[in-house]
Amino acid sequence: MHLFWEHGYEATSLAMLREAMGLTPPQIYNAFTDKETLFRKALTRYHETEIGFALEALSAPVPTREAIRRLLLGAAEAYSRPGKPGGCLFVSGALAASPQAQAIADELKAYRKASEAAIAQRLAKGRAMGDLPEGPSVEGFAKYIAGVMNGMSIQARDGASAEELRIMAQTALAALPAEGQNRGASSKE
Amino acid sequence: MHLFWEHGYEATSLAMLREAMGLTPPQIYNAFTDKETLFRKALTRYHETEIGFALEALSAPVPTREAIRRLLLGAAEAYSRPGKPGGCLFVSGALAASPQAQAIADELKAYRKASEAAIAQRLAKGRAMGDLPEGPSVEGFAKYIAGVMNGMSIQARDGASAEELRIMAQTALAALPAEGQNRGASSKE
DNA sequence: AATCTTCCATATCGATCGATACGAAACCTA
DNA sequence: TAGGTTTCGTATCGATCGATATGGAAGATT
Repeated sequence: MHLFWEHGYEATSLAMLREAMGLTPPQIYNAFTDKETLFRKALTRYHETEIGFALEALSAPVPTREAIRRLLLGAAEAYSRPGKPGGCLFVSGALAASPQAQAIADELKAYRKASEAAIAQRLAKGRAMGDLPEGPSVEGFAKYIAGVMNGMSIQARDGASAEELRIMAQTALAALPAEGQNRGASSKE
Repeated sequence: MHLFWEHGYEATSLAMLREAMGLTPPQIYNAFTDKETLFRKALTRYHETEIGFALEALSAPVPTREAIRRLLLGAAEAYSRPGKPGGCLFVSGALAASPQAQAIADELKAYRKASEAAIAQRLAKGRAMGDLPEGPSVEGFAKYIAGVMNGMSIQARDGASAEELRIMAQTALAALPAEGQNRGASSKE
């Protein structure tokens, strides 16, 4: 998982995986069928072990803005954990891919879209509760939040520290209207 | 350039380049030395032809916030041009790379860092002129702006429309204090 | 017109990719 | 303990990677 996280799907060779896992090629293929299946296993594991902060933040019984704050700060921490590759596997795994790896790229894109959809769902709940008073549509906000997280992933990969990512998260949060507060009706920037 | 932009450095094979350019392998190597040099030529061309909006926005004689607004909206447009690959070549070119392509990945990272530095320089000028009153440090703001642009690049690659990217840009802009206006001294979010 | 030089596309290079066939070692059964 | 079976690591598979050697056509020179 760490290798795929660090180098992406295609750039991670079986030789690297073999050395890292201490397995011979037949052992790898007996256990994981092929490279693509192995990558999907790594994706599942990543989802289960590394980004629990997201589900926690979005399902916590707190105001919407606080939920988003936890989401962004959780990302800042998760994307810069010592001993782990920087950024998010869903982004690093295969942003650009060869035609042969299109299926993998599409699957990662689906993960990113699912993350955005989860954010949108939480925002919609907030809006229904009068918790997210103004500004763009729920989808627009969700795309912004998801986009900022993707951007944090790249910044992390470029060496940004946890503290720098936290600052970025807090700055991003300032774009969301504070609770019960009106941001001023600048309908068009 | 479009092929590298779409598939990234490593996933773009010489066979694809050969077909796209209508050249035979020796012609390619006579003209560009090797694949790495060809990619660097494409990078230079991209820098000259596709992202002029950035320099324009940052050097325009306008208030700081307006400069950043033009930068973000310019990115929204540049990252979703019809007939062009989505996103930014500096991001798509090689986010994750094999050890053999580390030099290319490092060069792209340098381009991204240079963009962030250019933003920081513009913000520093603004702050010196009293044009960017409050909030995080200039470096923190710059990392946020650059990060948002990187995030927009990924959203564009995931199919976001120009309009959706514009909304994201405007939402991101809301994180910057309006001119001469105080955002309220919430020192710690 | 005959020869020579220049140029260029095809065919192929060694290396590496993901994936597997095969032979040896270990283990269980009789 | 001998035989049969299973397991597992090495050696190698065909395909493709980036890069280049070679044979033949085109044009210049004598």
